[in-house]
Order: sequence, then structure tokens, then C-alpha cells
Amino acid sequence: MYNAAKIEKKWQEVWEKNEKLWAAEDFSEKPKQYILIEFPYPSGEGLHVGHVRSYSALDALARKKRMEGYNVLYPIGWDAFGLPTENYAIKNGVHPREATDKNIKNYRRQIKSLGLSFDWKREIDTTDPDYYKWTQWIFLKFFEKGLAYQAEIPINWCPKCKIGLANEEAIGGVCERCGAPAEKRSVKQWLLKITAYADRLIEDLDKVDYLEKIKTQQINWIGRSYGTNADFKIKSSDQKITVFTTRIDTIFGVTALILAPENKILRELKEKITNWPEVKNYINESVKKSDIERTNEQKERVGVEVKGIKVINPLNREEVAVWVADYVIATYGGGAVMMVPAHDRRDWDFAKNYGIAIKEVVSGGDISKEPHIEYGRVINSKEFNGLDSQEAIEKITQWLADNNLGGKTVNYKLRDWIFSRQHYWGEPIPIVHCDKCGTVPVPENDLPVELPYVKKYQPTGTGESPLAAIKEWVETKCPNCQGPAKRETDTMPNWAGSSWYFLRYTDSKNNNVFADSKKLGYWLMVDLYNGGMEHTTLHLLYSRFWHKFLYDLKLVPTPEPYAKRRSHGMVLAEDNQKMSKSRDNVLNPDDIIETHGADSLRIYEMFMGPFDQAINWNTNGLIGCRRFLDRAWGIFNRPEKFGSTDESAEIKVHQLIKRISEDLEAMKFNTAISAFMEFINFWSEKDRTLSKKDAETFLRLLAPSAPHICEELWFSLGNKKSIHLEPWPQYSLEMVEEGEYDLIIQINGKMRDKVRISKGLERPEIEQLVQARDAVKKHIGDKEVKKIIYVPDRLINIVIF
RNA sequence: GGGCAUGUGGCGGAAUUGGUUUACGCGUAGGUCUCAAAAACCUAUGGUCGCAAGGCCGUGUGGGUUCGAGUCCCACCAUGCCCACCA
Repeated sequence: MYNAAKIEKKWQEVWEKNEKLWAAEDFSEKPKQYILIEFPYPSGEGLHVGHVRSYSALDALARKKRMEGYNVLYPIGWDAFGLPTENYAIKNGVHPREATDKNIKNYRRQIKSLGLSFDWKREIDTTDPDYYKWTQWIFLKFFEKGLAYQAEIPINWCPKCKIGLANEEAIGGVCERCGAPAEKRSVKQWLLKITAYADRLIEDLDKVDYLEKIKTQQINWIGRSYGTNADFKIKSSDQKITVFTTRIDTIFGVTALILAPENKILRELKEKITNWPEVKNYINESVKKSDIERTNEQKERVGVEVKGIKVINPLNREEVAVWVADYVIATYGGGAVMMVPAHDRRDWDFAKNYGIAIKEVVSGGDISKEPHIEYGRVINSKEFNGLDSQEAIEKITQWLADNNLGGKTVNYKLRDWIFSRQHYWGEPIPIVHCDKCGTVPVPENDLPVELPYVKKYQPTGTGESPLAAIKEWVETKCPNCQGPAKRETDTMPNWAGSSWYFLRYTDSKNNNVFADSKKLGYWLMVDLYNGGMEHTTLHLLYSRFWHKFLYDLKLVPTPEPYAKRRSHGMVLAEDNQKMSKSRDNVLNPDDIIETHGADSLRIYEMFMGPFDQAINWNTNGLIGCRRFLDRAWGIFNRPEKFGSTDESAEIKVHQLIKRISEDLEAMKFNTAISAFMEFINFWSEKDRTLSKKDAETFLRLLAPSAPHICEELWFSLGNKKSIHLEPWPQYSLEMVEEGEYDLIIQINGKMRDKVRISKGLERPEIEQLVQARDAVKKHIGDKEVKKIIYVPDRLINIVIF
């Protein structure tokens, strides 16, 4: 048993003083390697064993790269703005600033106790005014280019957190943070025009190496679909309603037009609507409902006919009734849908409910029983009769375009990014509202707009930010006319600071620019970025968007930020549930480090299973890894295990070098660790000895994964310089290839025998040798050999009747 | 309902990508050491029949392709994640 606590602490102190072990150099003869983990949100709960999983694995990779001669940047920082800290602060009466500082201090201590080789000289904190000055600066650029704008829009409103939510945060109609059902509210909000980049965010995925499932998820999230717009003129009016559809081939089957309750046209036409009180009532009821209620598939489809208004089907000039129904979504396709009950499930249900006509225009189904949704041959559609749906879509779309009544169009599921938060603990949006000059950006020289340090930061509950209550901060001078003006009181979401932090790491102390362009040029792109799958459609997409925007301004050198994206699976609790305070199944890494050591924990989390897969924690598995390190320690402390390396052992050493090199590179950390275990088992065999040099090779291979114990053993063998400055071992191809192998002998595809023979034997020799064996003879008996399959250096299969 | 995964011992998982199924670890059983226990070490460990040699079965289920399938194809079942009245 080795004393992990003592050794680990000792080396951590030594390493901290030796920058060569962890600090990246700006510019170097060496090739650069930028390895990035998602910087943590320093929560009150402290470091999670899930953090440890990805930091340890990537640390092993970073250390290996250094040994291979790379100039490695493996940075760390804090994504510290956000709601949990604010809530924690409110609950416990601590200022968010103090809570954050305390949490960061704790995280820093915990991360250091793992012996991770982060570059602490570049540590960043998104809540530091020297940092968020540049977050604000980038926002001003968005504003300048017209990509940051304000709009009065229905937003998801969480009644519990008293905060507006981005669509992406109100997944399934519930607040992502607290789980309360989201309501709809109309609020003036800042938005960033991410939709302007939708196409490039899809197309440029070709330029990067992301896990395929990550690409797919982003593409689906952006949700580009091609369809057709068709204008329905309002009868005896010069107004029109434009609908979006992917099934324009069914337009002759339209028996109503349905509007989303939020659709503005309803209010605009209220004079003409003869049953306005009824319609208005329905709108008010719908808007209050959460998305979860509105999108429930079991729900009966209800709506109200909008009387007094008719529209004209552009194709057949028929008059069509207008309805309002809340199953039509305001934010997609313009909030208006043409209803084709014969060929759409929802429309069919709705029509049945209200006795609306069902008109078949695509043959192939039985519409008296159910809607026919599949493509087919178009009927009852005048000159388009007989075409199949594909063709009809093309022709009708063309016809609409020719007649100036619509045409081909692209639609996205992706919405613009709601960028306002009515909260205290975020970057103030650097804007001033002046009665005379309107919305005025804070001049660059006046950045940062610092968050005032105040006692009162509770949400107002009125929908306004707590900052609105701080009069002396809100009231300011207009930068334009010097007249009295008011500061914007909304703050940015916590996704703001994390959208560009990887740029800041290249030059984290710069006061003149967000990062020096030469340094950006040297370090970008990020060579490997690892993070959780849950950030695929949020942070990962947002940061690509910001990066592309900066690229367009020629402020960053590459169109994409991350060359390679991988993700790690969650670490679940022993009971196979997510770790959470409420379940009382959270593990504290501090306890594990204290009892078993950081190296054991690191090795275990690499060994527990495939890196990208969710795995539940198993303390016995951890103990197994501790045993492995103990065994290694023990064998290095037995002089009789040192001696000469015989040929078979030398082969093992070279095979180990190959396996570890390849497995780490492929992020197959679990099999890398098992290879170390196999090697120790091999060395443990009776009378098995290794030369000091080969034992040291083993240590050099293991050092990135278990840095402390390897450093200790390395010095105990008489070395004077850190093992982490050693070169990575190389293997010789000849040594990896053994001269002998087990030839597998199959009869009819079943393994019946095997024989150890040397490589390079010719086929006739082998066939003869094999057929002479007793086991083979027995199985063949008097049957006829039909054919023999021979796979060189692997197996031979004798096929008999 | 759609999309993406996944399904291998008692458990976590491995399998050179079509060629020895179950590496490594956990657990379990037996042994060594000990007054005893723990730890450590050694041995065994898919099921089944057999004293044994050995046989048969076995990667969710059913088919298919192949000399040969955990791996490829088709259908089904189950589980997980993401999305979902998206028109």
C-alpha cells in the first residue's frame, strides 16, 4: 500500500512551481495543440465526479501530447454568471459576488487536488469586469451590425423563477432549471439574430470533425425545411394571409385556413370579425396556456371560427373560412396554416370535430376512415391532375411564383436567440435608452458597464430586472446628446460569456483587445473540444454562431472554432440514477481522493466504461483500480522483479507502447487502462523480470493517466527530472509483430483446434500440418473435404460434407 | 408519432471491424498466510450433459447472406436519449 495522500500532495506542490509542466507558451518551435474542456459552472455543491471524468481523460491526452513534443494549451476558467448562484445567494443572504468567489476557491482547490495539468496562468472568470468588458464589446458589435435587436414577442415565462426563457431553455414547455410549466408572456426583449447564420451553421459542419450524432442533432435543431408560401387574399380587402406548407400539392383540398391565436392579423381585422368577443376570449385563453398543454397530442383539437372573414384559395379561387386554433404554432411558418383534412392527421381530427368538409385531392387512401398522409397521385386539382405529389409540389410552387402569389421558401425551426434576462447576476447589456436619441450603445471607451454592487438583487417579479430598482445606476447621461437617459436593465444569459471564452484563453490578460490577433492565429482552431451532449444545441451552437460573426468581422482567423468535438457520458450514481441533492446520492470527489487518492479516482473514471457512454458509479470498481496501483507500487518496490527483459517480455513492452498510444489517441481510455493491468499481471508472473529501462517505459506510459504515483516511482528509480518532461516512448513495428501465432483451426466454421506456428509458412505446408492433427482427423472422419479457406496468419477453415 | 443510440456472463464491459465470444475489472467459491479476522497472494468461475476425454447450446427474438455473423441485410421485441400538433 502506498500513501497516496502524502505523495500526491508532495508532487502537486512541486509541480505548481514548475511551469514547464503545464504552462503553454505563446508561439513556439513546437507544434501547438489546443485541448479544451467545457469550463465549469462553479456551483455551491462543488466539483462533481462527472467533471473529474472528462478532465482526467483529457488531462491524460494533454500530458501525452506534451511528452510527444507539442506545445499544449489545456486551460481552465469559470463560467460563473447564472441563475443558480443568484438563487443560492438570495436564499442564503450572501451576495452573488461573494458566493461566486467562495465557489471558485473551492473548485480551484478540488481541481488542484486531482493533479490536473491545467494552465493556471490563463485562468478566466466570466464575472470579472476585465472579462465581461469584452462580452459587452462583442454585443455592441452585434448591435452595430443589426444582429442584436429588440422585439416585443411572446416569450416563455417561468412563473417560479420569474424569468424569461429562451426557447431552448423551455424544452417541452417546462422551465429547464426548475421544471415549472412555462407560461406565455409578451415582453420587450433583446434578441440575437442567430437565424441569419442558420445555413452556414449547417453547411460548415462539413469542415469539422464532430461526432456524427452531434452534427445530426445540430442539423435537426436548426431544422431547415423547404416548402412553399401561398398567399390567401382576404375577401373584399387588399390584405392577405400567407401560409407556409410543405404539401402545396394538397392545396385544392383546403377547406379552411387556421391562424395561431398569437397571429397579429386577428387584432388588425377585429372590426370585420363579427364574433370578435368569442374570438378574443379564445385568444386570451390560449395565450395563457403553456406549450405543454397546447402540444399535448391526446388533447381534443378545439378552435373558433373567425366569422365575417373569408379568404380566397389562390389556386381555385374558392372562398375559404378562417378559424383560430391553438394547435397552430405562432413561431413556425408565420402562424398560419392551410387546413387540408383529407391529408393531415391534425386537420382531419379538427374537421371531424366541427363538421368541416373533407376533400380528397391525393389518391391512394380511404379518407372516409382516416387521413391519407402519404404522397400519391393528385386528383380534383384541375390542370395538376395526374401528377404525383413530388411533381405537383414543384409545378404548383412555380405557378404561385409566376402569379406573384407565393413561391418556394425556406423555413427553420431555429428561432432567434432571446438574449435578455431579467436578473441581477449577468453581464449588463451595454445600452442606454434616451428619449431623444432612442437606443444608444455605450461607447467602447466606457466599457465595461459594471454590475453595481448592491444589497438588493431579488427579482422584482414584475418582469423587470432587479437592476431597474437601482436608481443611481439606471439614471445616466445619454452618450449621444448628454441629456438624461436610462440604462438598459436587462442582463445577458449565462450563455454569453461561454460563447467566446476559448478565444480569451489565447490571451487572457489583454486589456486592449479581446485577444491579440497573432495569438489567435497561433492557437486556433481548438484541436479537441470535449463536453456534454446536453450542450449540443445550446452552448455549442451559440459559440459557433459568435465565432462566425467575429470571423465575418475579420477578428478571428478561422470560420469554425473547434476542429474536433467529442463528448463524454454522464456519471450516474450507484443506483443508476442521476446524482442529485434531492436523491442524496451525490459523491464528493474530496472523500474519494482522501481515502483512495487522486490517481485511483482518475484511473477508475477512465476505466469505468466507454468514454462517450453514461455509466453508473461503482465503488468496488474504484477499489479495483486502487488495487491495480497498489500492485504496481508493490512490484516496483521488489528488487527481484528487476533484471533482464527476455524477448517475450520485450515484445509485450512494445505492444504496450502501441496500444496505449493508439487507445489514448482514439479516446478509448477504458481499454488503455486494461492494457496497463494486463501488463502488470504479466510482470507479476513468477520469475518474470524487466530491465530498469523497460520498467521506466511502463511508467512513462502510465504517467499521463496516473501522474503522481508515476512521478514518485520515477524518482525512486534514481531519476532527477520530472517524468512528465520525458519523451513519449516509441515502439518498433518489428517488435510488435510476433514471429509466432496461434493458427485457429475450424471445421465447418467451428473452432476445433489450434496450433502455434511461425509466421510466413506457406499454405501447402500449413494444410498438410493441419490435416495431420488428431483432432482434425477425428472431425473429418471419412467425409470429403469440400474446400479449405485459409486466412493468412489467422485461421484455416476446412469445409466438409 | 419521428430521429439517434443500445441490447454480449451474476455485474461494468472487451472483441484486431466478417475469423478463438466473454480481455480487463468487480462479484462469488476454494486455497495459502494467520491463534483468528482483514489485507495480500494463488486457483477456479457462460449454461448444460459427463468420472473423464469430450460433446451440445450460447452475444434480445425470428429469418437471410456467407466456408464462417456479436459484427452485414430484413422483420420483430425491449431499453435509453433527443425531438415532437413543425403544417
